Amino acid sequence: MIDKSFSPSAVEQRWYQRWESAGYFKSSAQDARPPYSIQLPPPNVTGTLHMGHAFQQTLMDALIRYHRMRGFNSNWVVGTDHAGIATQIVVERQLEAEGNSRRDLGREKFVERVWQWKQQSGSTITRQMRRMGASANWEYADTEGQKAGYFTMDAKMSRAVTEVFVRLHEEGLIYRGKRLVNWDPVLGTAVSDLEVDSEEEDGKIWEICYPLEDRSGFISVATTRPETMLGDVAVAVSPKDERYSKLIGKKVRLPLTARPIPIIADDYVDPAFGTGAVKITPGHDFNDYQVWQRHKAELLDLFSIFTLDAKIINDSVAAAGPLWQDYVAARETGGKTGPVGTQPLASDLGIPNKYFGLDRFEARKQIVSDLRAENLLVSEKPYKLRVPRSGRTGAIVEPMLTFQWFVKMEGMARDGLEVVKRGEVKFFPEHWTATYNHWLENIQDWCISRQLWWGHQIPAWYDAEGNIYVARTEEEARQKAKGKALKRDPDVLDTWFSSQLVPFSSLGWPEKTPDLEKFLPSDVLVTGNDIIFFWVARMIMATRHFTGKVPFRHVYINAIVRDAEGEKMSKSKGNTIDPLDLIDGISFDKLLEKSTQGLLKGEHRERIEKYIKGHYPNGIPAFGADAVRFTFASLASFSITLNFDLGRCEGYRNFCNKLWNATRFVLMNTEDKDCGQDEKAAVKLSDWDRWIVSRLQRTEAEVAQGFDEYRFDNAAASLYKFVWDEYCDWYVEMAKNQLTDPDQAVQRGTRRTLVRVLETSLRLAHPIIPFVTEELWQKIAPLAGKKGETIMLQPYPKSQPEKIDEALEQKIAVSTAVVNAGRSLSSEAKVIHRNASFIVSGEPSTSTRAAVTTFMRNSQFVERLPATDSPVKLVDRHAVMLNIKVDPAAERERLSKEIARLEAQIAQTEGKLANESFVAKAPPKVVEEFRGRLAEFRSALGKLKEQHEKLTARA
RNA sequence: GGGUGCUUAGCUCAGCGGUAGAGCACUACCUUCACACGGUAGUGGUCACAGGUUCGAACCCUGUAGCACCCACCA
Repeated sequence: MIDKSFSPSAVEQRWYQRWESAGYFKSSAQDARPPYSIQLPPPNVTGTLHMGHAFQQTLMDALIRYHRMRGFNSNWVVGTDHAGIATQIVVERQLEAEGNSRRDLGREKFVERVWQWKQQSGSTITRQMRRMGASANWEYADTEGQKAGYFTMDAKMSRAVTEVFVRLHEEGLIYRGKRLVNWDPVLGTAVSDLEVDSEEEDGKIWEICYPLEDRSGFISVATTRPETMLGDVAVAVSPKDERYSKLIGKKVRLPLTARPIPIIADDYVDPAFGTGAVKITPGHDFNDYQVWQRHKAELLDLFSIFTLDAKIINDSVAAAGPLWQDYVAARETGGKTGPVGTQPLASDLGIPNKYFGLDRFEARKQIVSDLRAENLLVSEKPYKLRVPRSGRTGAIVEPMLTFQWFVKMEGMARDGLEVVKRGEVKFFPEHWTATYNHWLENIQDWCISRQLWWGHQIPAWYDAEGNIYVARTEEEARQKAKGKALKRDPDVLDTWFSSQLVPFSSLGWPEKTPDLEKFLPSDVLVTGNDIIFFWVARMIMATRHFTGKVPFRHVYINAIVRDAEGEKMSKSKGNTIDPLDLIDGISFDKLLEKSTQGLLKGEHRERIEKYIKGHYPNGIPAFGADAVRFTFASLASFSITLNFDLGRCEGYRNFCNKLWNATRFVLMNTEDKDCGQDEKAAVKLSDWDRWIVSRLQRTEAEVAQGFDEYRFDNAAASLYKFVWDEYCDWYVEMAKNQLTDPDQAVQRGTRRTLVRVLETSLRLAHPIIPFVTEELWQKIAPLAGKKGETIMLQPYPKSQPEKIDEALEQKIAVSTAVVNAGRSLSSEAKVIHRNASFIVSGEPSTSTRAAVTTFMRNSQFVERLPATDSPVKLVDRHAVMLNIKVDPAAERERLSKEIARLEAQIAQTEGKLANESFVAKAPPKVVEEFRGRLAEFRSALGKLKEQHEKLTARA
């Protein structure tokens, strides 16, 4: 016999290992069954599992298990991502803690060090995924033999990256150019538009006076970044602005530098804003850059006033960073086309020595103060502005003029829009299509080069003249360069450049593999809305471009997991939940320790402590993976956020235990007994037996619909309701009675139904709660005449509509209603139900008779109720009387209440039916429904009134 | 500035044109032989607000308010 309650931990570990070692998760292109595949959004290889992962992986695993059981060749392609910036930062911090830096180490040693870290921590997240029960194809595309799927930097995946880069370059879709890009001065790298978040912050706006060169007056400009004035090349005004029309073409003397710059007219300027005059700094502002492009004939060439770590340039900038070293070298050799091109000296630009080497914010202070001293500062006002910050470091992004590699997006974007428009790729929920479309319609070229060390190094080489050779190997580049000395581009590719290839690179591309043929496109991508641009759109474009296929047919955008109050989960709030803590449980002390360790700011500690004391005064109990999964499924509607409620998790843990105990009951009553496996043995099935089978078919249909529509909440709710409310609450109770029937055929039929329905329910629930269902199925299956090593590979229950019996369900509904009436009566009369005796009138059906015998032990059926004062409830054709002496006054009052309620309902329904337009215009079926309802109400009212009058007469 | 989503019981959420639902919490009763991680019965809602369409609106339309998120170059 199984334990009295379900304890998940032992069961989970045991089964997962068995499943994996038995190879149940594997899949092969040779398998002739129809394919069903899902690509896992590859998590950061050195990361740990968070609630978002746990959530989407639960859904993916449920889908994979569901389809596997339905006979699909299911392939959950998994892998991990090298996560360039994120991983490099982590290792740099480690070095920092050791008093080292990556520059001290040098590139080669640093990259070695990152690999070490990857080997050391790389298995954490995949181990955690296994704890969630992920039936992923771990050995697939696993060239490193680590049973973690592919790794985006392994040899095979890297080969595809190089191939794609070279081909795009050959097609003219990748180019190198000196552009203004978003620059993270802390990391010293370019980042893409998407990696910049701008938040509104409190800042200041200054109005600065620029004197006209001819001393005839001045023009004042407004700026939020006065330090950039050193890089001004013009002042722009609106061509429509009459105030300034006379000044256009004149020159002003740029304060602090004495450099003359022209006043130009450009539509970009809004005359109504600020002073109507804008300083133009094309080297450090994207708008100004565009203005410059329109006027470049009359302006200075582009230049930078900041070093790459955002300090004011000086005349020997060699110390500032590698790109500048290249620049200096180029300048010294007289080269005009070196890696960063030409750049005037700081002194040529009139930048005073005193600013050399000042950090941009220091420079700002100094410049404002100097302007004030010179009486050129008109005003300084508080101002709210949007500050662009690097998503990774939080550093304020500096638009910086650098050489970078770009991908031309326009053509691929058009195609990406087309395939979605044609419905070849569909979003669930559908409204995400708009987000996707909007981005692609306004797409910019993608800056793919990063000045980092961890990542795929760009396959481009330069000769001394600055000619570029893009090639698959250095060998190939050398051939192209005809023996010239070459230096490889030191930059690496944006991580997303490799992730976008995953749908086909993981399947063996550029080889023409059977896998590509079989598993591309995959069936559904399950991912967060935050990476629709970063990843989803780019996968669609890249996969289309290189394979002509879409990467996946469906995109299910999962909700963002929040805490129970709907707050974003963040370490500093202390409201993050580790999915593993939900599975295993954690004590209050440990949770507190875990949440407050490694904090940077002491001030958060108090807040976190308060949060944890408030929310988890007793820590978190161990819910087990199944409960966590069921919770995720139950909350997975199409809403944009998912507020994770521990209360619900507890409820679903209870559900797992309920299932466990239902099985326990069934085992107690069926093991070593005749369960009707022998089809020839006589079997009598009651209405209740046939009813639960009918309900099961409905449930099967509902669950299938839930999965098909990605409405996991509906699938879960349906399962919950069936198992708890129908099987346990009604059928099992009825079965108890049937099992005492002297007729062996009845007993046999009951046992068979108990076992078969339970066995089917376990299979039905398996995709969502794999562990408990496996454990229980092993016990129940033999009794149902099923054999198999695992529930995982059993056929999934399919609804048989012919077994749905509508009439029977209605009949049973009357039976349950009679029982419920009895329960209400005893409860209202404060009589302990099992001691209560009832009198039931109306010819009972066999199912009602059985139900009454089971649930209302001391009952008798009569033709007419006795004329007593006892409380009565009406159900269909039945009247249920609680056979007790009762205070007639109290009973009168109770009846009056019911009468009043009925009368109100009658009035409402009558009103409706009296409405001519309702009767005329509403569908006849609806009208009939209301008429029927009214008749029922009236008949019930009549009986109640009769009862009431009897009481009144006797009073 | 543009866009998307949300606002339903104390809490977390379903329902999206025909008598307001679930889980949790709460109240009362029940240690009954599968389960107290249980059973039974209850309490609790002018479905954000205002108009409109309709025989009928939580559900469709318009507007308002609040919340959340995304996009955008106003110095």
